[in-house]
Amino acid sequence: MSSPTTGRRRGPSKGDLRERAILDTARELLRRKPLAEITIDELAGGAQISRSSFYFYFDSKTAVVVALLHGLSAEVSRDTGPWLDGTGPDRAALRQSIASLAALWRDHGRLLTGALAAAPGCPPIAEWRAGLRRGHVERLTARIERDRAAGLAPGGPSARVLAELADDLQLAAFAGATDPEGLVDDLVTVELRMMYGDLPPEEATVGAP
Amino acid sequence: MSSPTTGRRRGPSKGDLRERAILDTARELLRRKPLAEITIDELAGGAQISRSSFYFYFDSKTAVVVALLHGLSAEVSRDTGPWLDGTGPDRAALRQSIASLAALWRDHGRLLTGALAAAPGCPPIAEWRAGLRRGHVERLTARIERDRAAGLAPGGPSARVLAELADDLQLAAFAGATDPEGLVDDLVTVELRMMYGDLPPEEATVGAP
DNA sequence: GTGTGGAATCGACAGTACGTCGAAAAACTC
DNA sequence: GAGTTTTTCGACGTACTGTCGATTCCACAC
Repeated sequence: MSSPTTGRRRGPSKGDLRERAILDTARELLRRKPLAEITIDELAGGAQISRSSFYFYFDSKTAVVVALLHGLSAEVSRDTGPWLDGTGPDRAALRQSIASLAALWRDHGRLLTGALAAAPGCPPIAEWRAGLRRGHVERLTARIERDRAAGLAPGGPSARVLAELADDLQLAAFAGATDPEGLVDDLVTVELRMMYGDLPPEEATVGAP
Repeated sequence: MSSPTTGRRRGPSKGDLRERAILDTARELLRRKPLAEITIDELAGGAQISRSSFYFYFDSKTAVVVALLHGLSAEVSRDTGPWLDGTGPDRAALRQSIASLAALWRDHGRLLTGALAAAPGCPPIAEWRAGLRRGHVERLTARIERDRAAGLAPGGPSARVLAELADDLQLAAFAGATDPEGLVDDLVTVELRMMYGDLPPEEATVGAP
């Protein structure tokens, strides 16, 4: 799918451009209508090719979606790092992690909503989601266990289940929200409560007195 | 769509029977495959009528789904009553409320998953969901406010947001679960924490010592 | 410049599902 | 058993999807 014949650099091939054009068109259309209402005709049209030419670049609409989706994964796992790799009820770190998720939903809500709706009955998308979730759950599980071992968090549900519920909650909260960003602080509070129980607001930050 | 011409009772008309047959077929098929894979042909076939006859009874597959969905609403709001109308961290009542939801997901998971996935872009289904949610959120909001006024629950996020997050969490948790029933106790714990913060296990029941 | 092979493009076709219409058959009323 | 209403169906038109083979484009070799 990529570039030069020799070591010498040359611009992206015509095909590479078309491929990008399709992706761009998809992003563009998603700004205006839900994923389910986007047709391959439109994708092709937006990239100035016929519908059948579309299939030269992607196997199906799903393939396009997956491509878009993969562009987001990196960002997510980067911004959640500080929180997931940290220790204790670090409100600031959690806030940053959740805020970045909120931004993601703000910018790509239609894509995410559509993809998630299509996931059952669409293996590649389901896999993408499963991978992301697995990553989050595993790191969060480990974090909870660290905190418990250090006496920083109370017992209760198994760390894994707790992590899964936290993941579920984030997803559902943003999927339904009209204003993801407005939800961030409350989500942070709730998630901290889920894991640590009720904390006096003073302790709910990095350095406790 | 229903029965007798005079006050005199008469068995359900042929049409009523067909209508039921379609609904039954839908339930039957949902036991085997996801909603999205069920076609109107199959629904009609199961009820022994041609595809075009199907449209005499329902406007679309969506209409069938909505009919099935409405059959569930009553059950839900009944079983959640004791908890929603009660006061304080009443673990038993919450458990019953959530356990009944779990049973619902166990018995009708495919229907619910499919319906929820179809909701964006399917007004009637979206409305059903919205109605159920509104009911739950409003009652729970009122409950939280009661508890706060009585000094039984800590402050934090607005009662409404908290209620919305609780609703989101229930949905997402069960939607993803392979074994809804196994999740009940942990969900109860987490939800109590969301609303009341960390409670010593002894107090987490009706009569505190 | 010519030719040659892969990259890229397209029209035509076949398939599936949806929803509508008007004509007919069945069931019921009087 | 004529008249109505309920129920049924086949035929049709539409909107997508995905595939095939034929064709054109284009970079490079000679």
